[in-house]
Amino acid sequence: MQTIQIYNTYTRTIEKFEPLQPPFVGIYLCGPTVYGLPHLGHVRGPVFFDVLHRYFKKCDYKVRLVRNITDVGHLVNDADEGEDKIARLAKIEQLEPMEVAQFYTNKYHEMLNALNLLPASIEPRASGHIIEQIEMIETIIKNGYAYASNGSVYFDVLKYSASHNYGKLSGRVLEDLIAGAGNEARELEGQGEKRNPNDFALWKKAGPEHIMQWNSPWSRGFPGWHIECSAMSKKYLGDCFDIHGGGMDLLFPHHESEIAQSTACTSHNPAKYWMHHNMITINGQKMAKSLNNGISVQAFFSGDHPLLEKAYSPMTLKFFILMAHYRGTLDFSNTALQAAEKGLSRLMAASETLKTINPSAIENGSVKLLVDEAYQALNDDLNTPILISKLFELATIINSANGGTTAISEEELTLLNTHFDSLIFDILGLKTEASAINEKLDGVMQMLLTMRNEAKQNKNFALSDEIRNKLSDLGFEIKDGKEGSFYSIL
RNA sequence: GGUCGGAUGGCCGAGUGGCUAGGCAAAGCUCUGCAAAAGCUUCUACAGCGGUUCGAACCCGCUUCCGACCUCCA
Repeated sequence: MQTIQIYNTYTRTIEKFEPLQPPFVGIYLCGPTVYGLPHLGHVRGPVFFDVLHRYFKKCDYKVRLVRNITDVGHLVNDADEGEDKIARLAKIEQLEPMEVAQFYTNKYHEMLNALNLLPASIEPRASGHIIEQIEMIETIIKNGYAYASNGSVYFDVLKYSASHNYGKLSGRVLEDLIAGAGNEARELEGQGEKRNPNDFALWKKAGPEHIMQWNSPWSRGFPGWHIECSAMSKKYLGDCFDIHGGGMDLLFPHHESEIAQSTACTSHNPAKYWMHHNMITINGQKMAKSLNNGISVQAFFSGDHPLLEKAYSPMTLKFFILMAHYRGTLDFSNTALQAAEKGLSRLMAASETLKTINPSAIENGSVKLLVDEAYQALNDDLNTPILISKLFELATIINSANGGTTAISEEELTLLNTHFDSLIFDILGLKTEASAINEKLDGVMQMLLTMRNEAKQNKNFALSDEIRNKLSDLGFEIKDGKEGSFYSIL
């Protein structure tokens, strides 16, 4: 079995990955709040954690991946007086809240499918786990770390801090939080109900304007911002599980508060490893709904956005994301996307070429090392850019062998056949996008290529060029190789 | 204001105290009726200023610039 090292945000070090109960691996990912179309930024987490998921499976771990759907909505922290996002949209659009949530959940799933991501083992909805959340809040109150106030329940951060380190994950010091300049501008609703401004809500009493509300021991209301993840991860993965993941922007307060809630409830940090991916930026700034600079995934695939020079395919997007390391920011640009698009097609072409290679008595000498290095890159905190660079180097060898400028031994060919496609398709989760071509179309294309070659044999270049040009206009590219002619769809 | 993270060749993006990242773009060559594809070759960078070192883009210090988080965020 491979030794995988991953960066643990909690300890800020690279650590050897050792499951709590091998071969089982429990992963909890913070999923989307379904109140809007997924934009480019929403893609990075699912894409990265899918590689992790796939690699673990490849290493024969039994993975349970839980990714929640937040359909209760988070409180809106502006003039909406704490009204919840989904409820607000519902009123505007005159729909049932659940209808809105379902609509955007479906959109989210469409995106995941387009990107060829493995489905989650469990995809729990916050609205379906109100009872679990209430039970957890009751335990936290019983343990003395939360208090009810005017129908709402707040987590007592000061009390918790007396015996625990609130702020360890996000690298914050409570005194700084209290003194933080940011707090001055934030006059939150219900601030007067709290013992301390840093206390956060576990349960909020609902006003009549809230469409989504539930009964609880404290009031008719709705759960707080962080408790859903704690309650659902606990229910499906236990008090302690292996990996908790999400975007870096969730570090504080979301994950910090999750740790506090779970610890107050079960006396354990819920996760052994905390993994956070960085943001996708646009012109150097985070892409976020609040900044209004997001490009929806839908628009990205159709090219229908002023910032897009063309449409990009789902696999191009995925490859673009994987060409950068997950802990660094990744800046959106058309030139970078187009570079990824071309690189990807080169890799895919090499995968096709590999099928036609015949082994030689002489060995190339680099294949085994490159394959080893590819896995080492994965083991080194999922370094997909290095992995991809190794794949490109292997692609060069495959192409050279095909062109006769290098040789590949039987043994090396076996190695390539075992690992090259496996890395591309099984672990990175890429797929060929030309699969839309059905067999009938392929038959027609082969016929046209044959006719064109006959014309070429007869030196009827006018006809052969006409065939090629017309096909080119229709979006087919013709390539003449040593083994005959091929086509690809542009 | 506090905390943290960045600054790499035309572009995107890895990485490491001394040895080619990789992709895209560009140029030349091979192949070829032409083109494309493919192959080969070329292009050698690490914000600035000091310091440590035989040697630093990589370690340390300072400076400049950029970004993230500080109770909406993937």
